Amino acid sequence: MPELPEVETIARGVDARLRGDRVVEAWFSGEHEPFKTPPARQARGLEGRVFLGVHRAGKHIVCEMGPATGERTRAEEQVEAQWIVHLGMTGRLLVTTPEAPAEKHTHARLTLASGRELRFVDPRRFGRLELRELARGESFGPPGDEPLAIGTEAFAALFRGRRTPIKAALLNQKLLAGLGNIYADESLFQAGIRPRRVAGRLTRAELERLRQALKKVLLHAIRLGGSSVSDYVGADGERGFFQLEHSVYQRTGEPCRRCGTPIRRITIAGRGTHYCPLCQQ
DNA sequence: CATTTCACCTGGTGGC
DNA sequence: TGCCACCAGGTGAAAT
Repeated sequence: MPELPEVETIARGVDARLRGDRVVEAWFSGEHEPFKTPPARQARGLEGRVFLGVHRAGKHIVCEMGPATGERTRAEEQVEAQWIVHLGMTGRLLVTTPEAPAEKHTHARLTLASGRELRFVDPRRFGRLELRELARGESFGPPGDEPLAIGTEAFAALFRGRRTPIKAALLNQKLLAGLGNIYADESLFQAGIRPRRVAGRLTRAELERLRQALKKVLLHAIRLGGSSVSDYVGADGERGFFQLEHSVYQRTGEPCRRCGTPIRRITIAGRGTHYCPLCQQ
């Protein structure tokens, strides 16, 4: 399940591989629609353009596209469009040779000037592909704040007056961008906060503990993933990634690593939620 | 508006 | 071995 650390790792991997490469031809499958922009328009917009840089914004992989030929002015002024990839649950980006057999559920193939291909594979089709043409100097980003960048005051302000469980609030991408089910559960454990607690009722100390826990857990996961990037840029990052170190996620009934109490599983906002009833009050 | 629920998808799992 | 109900969860639309 690609969340912030996985998407960060994948975006870095794509950037390292594709920066400077040019799209010669773009192919999109017509079946169903994992597209926010019509396939024909995406293909037209991508062909001939160069990957100027790739970065992560929330759970989105943002590819900055620019002209193949052009004056070498400042890079940001060359950005003409953003190709935005959301991996959903099962999306993967693969850098392959053109000869490599196409996997089932391949929805996009970009032929590159370097002779390679960038492929988007997504069995469940929760992923989304979008092309945004930009006015000069314009830039788009998803609405939520970045958990790794937000400060104490702004973080506390996000939850003020909220009557939803803190777990649900953490999953709300309009508040914080990039958190999913795994890291929400892990961070709440790390901070010692019960997932059902009403977000607006958390104390300042608890909120700060949560903010720090988020940073710690996310940075740790990025460190693990960042060291194992390969040509196969997968939804899970590389195998293992972070799952070996989960404290509560999908450990229902198993002993808490801190106190031994069996981990409990409940449902919040329709999502499986795991916590330690003793460590998290 | 804030909040909750549900549909969208396929592959993997476990029961029989 | 096969069949099938069920679960996983990111997101956005619909319902409350």
